[in-house]
Amino acid sequence: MIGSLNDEIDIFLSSLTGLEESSFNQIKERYSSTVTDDLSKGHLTTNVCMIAASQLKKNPKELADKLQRKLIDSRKFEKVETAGPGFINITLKREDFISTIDNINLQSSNFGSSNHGKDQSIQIEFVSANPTGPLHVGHGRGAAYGDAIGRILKSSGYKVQKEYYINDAGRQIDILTASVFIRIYEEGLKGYFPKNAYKGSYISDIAKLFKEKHKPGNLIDSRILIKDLPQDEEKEIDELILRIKNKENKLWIKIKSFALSKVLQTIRTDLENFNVSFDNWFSESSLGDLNANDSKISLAIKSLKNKGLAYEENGAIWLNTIDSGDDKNRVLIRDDGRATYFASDVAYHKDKIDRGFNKLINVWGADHHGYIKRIEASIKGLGFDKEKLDVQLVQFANLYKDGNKVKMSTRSGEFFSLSDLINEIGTDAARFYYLSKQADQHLDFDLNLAKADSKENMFYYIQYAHARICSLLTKYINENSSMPKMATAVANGSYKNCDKLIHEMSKYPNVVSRASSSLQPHLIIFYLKDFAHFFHSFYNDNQVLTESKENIEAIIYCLNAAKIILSNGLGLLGIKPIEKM
RNA sequence: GCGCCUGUAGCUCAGCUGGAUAGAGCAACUGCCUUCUAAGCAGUGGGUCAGGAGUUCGAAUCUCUUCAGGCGCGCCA
Repeated sequence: MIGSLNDEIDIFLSSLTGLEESSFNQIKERYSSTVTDDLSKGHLTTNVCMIAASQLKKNPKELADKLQRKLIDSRKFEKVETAGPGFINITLKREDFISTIDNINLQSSNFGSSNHGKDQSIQIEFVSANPTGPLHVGHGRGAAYGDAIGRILKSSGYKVQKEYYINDAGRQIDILTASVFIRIYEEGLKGYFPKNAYKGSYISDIAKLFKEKHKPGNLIDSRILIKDLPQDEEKEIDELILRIKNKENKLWIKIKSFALSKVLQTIRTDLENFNVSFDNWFSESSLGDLNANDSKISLAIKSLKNKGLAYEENGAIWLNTIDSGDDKNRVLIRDDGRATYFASDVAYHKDKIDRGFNKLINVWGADHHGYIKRIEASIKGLGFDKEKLDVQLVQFANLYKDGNKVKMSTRSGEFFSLSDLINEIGTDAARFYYLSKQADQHLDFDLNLAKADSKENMFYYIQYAHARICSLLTKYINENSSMPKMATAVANGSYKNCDKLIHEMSKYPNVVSRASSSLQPHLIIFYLKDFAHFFHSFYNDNQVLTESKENIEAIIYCLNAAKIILSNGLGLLGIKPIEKM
């Protein structure tokens, strides 16, 4: 119905004298017709007169009066009123007003989806946690967010690919391998354990599995490996890694791939349990080696060199990122010939762009924001539009249990893992709380609240509405064997108690489209909370099943639509609606 | 020092490309279960939207500035 209103408005605009085409287009661009906040303002409202007035330097109220007359003459609406500083409020004809519930019931699980992103492909890269241990609570937020915007964009018609970037080529993996190595040989090494190695119990588990499967023999000389290691904890572990690689190279490679696959398996399982799926897992190591001339990483750097953006200084290769707004240039290849993490990332982003996506979304932890400029610079340097890349920052979540902050650190092994969280409150409640606040804001995740039985707990408040509807529908079906096909009593206006609910439902498509264009799933959560409130209020005021047969039929038809709204909204967040509680 | 983010009720937060009297939950106080799920509903009180200036018919929203808080600034990943 908004489309039909806008058509009338456009006709009105083009009938205005003294309106140039450029300002006509500007007005068209800027004005908006929306569903009103509440029924006291009618069903639809438009601010076009205020927008047009500022362009034309005319009185908005006079314009509104003119438009009002036009709209009344069109006979398309029940009532047209001017209000406030120049709003036009529209009351729809009854049949148009209730068309919303017909649409919802008809489109069912497709209601709210659109083809806004038709023929556009978006790639979302998220989580991408280093494969050095299980996912912790901090990763959960990025996982929930990336997955949710994936679902939302998909429902808006975009072709979406979700990707996990596996950092399997850096020093962190060496430390992981060394940690497992030490655990395998801990007896021979008399309990020695480097200060900077991973201490989590999963390391010992992996070591144990390795021993069972590969039955490794004794080391050639275990003591020499740990003799006179440097005191400094960073140097100690680096030296240890070097020694193991030299002395036990075959074993090293074997343990490395074993540990990596075990950790990745854990991560995949955690994500699966969290209802997060990826379409593609991309390994950093697949970018190849700097020594190979045709590897992706070599080619990317060569391309930057050819463009004169990468240069040599002090024995290292640098990328000029200052010209793109960074505060200093960055090293791609160290003076000892090893590539930096940044170099891999440049090659990785080149690869992603080469794959032909219209847009790339990176979901990063907020601590990486200093990194955005240089990655944009590299994209620009490679000859791509930096607008193609959209970095969404996700702030860390602090976890509170019984009023105390829960500490997190992968290194020390003292952390609350994502799977702990899932065990504690369940996948759906966890996803819900992660998404309940704008992603780039700090989130205090209160475990006690997430389990609470009160309205403060939005998750159950919304689910409760769904469960209550399901219960009513079940009762209805048991007595009538089939669902009603229309809402006659609501349509002819003899029963109006559902009107608020219907009006609220008509806002849903707009909410989804806003969530989609702003990449903010929390908008859906807050809408659902408001919607649940409208339902609970209705439920308290109306003893549904004691109404007349005709009214019951109409109400059930409306409530089925309400159920679809709740279920679709939760679905976009990757949450299953609860049928009974 | 530079960069990014934030400041809305006692607390936790919503607030749409600027729009109509600034919203919700919690906490406080009042009511509502012999009837479909009380994890619910209805009501009362509570605000200089951090301060100041500007743009505008109109500012919590945009711009500038001051103050306060958080984070980031490696040839780490």
